[in-house]
Amino acid sequence: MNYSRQREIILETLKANVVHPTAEYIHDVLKKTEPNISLATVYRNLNQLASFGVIKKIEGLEQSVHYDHNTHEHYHFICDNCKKVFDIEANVAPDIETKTHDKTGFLIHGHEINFHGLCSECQNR
Amino acid sequence: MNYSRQREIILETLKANVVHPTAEYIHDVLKKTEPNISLATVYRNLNQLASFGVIKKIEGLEQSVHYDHNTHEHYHFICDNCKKVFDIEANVAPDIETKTHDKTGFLIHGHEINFHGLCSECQNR
DNA sequence: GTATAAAATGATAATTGTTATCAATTTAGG
DNA sequence: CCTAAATTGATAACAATTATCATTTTATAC
Repeated sequence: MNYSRQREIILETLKANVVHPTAEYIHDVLKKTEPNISLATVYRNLNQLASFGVIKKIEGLEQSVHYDHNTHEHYHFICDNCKKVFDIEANVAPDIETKTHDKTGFLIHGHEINFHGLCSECQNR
Repeated sequence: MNYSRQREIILETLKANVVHPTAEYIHDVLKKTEPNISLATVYRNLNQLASFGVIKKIEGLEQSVHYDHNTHEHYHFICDNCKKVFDIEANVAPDIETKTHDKTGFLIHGHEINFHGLCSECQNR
């Protein structure tokens, strides 16, 4: 992977966002300082970074893919109301892969968990 | 929800399939006996059945949505090799919603878990 | 039964998110 | 600096899904 300024600022933008932005969102942010950056470049670099394990894709939330610079194992919570995506770092499902392997015989390479409901802020309304 | 023959055969087809088919797949199957059935009708009815809780959508597996007539809580395993979707009925994550609520304060309405890896058949190759 | 309003259909256009293509530019070494 | 490989921007293409709309079906009231 060669150096590229675009890839650098895409990764920076992803890290600067607490939320888990989509490619479209990152593109919108970057257009302000880098008016010529192409949406294809954003998609390409996010996918490349993900394939190298530098970032992670979060799929299955809405219609579009979100990206996450936090690559250690954690889960996601999406608020039904404000649609924000939150990290869940707590180990709420201990040994889930071992248990699942033992009960099914499947060889498990990974898993993901998505919760939905109301975030703290949206509950207070 | 009024009666419709198309909806009936769509649901039948979904139930007859052990795998968790996509709308496209159901449409392909139905075209053999019902050549005029429209893909839009299939999508419309699957979404309607899902919104009434008769079936469930499985999102986040690949690019397209899969449908499931099994509506009680269970998880999914997708084989990285053959791409088949399997049910996991075992309770591999006890009290996960309560635990997550206690640790985060989020009000949790639901969660889903997807595993991926190699199914038994694909391991033996 | 027939009239009527609501629901559903089929055909297809439109939309959305994403990937492919390709000529031009940039990068990393020799 | 030269060259090959990597990357870019622009845009066409694509795939999955939804919207539109005229026509047909369904449920119900007379």
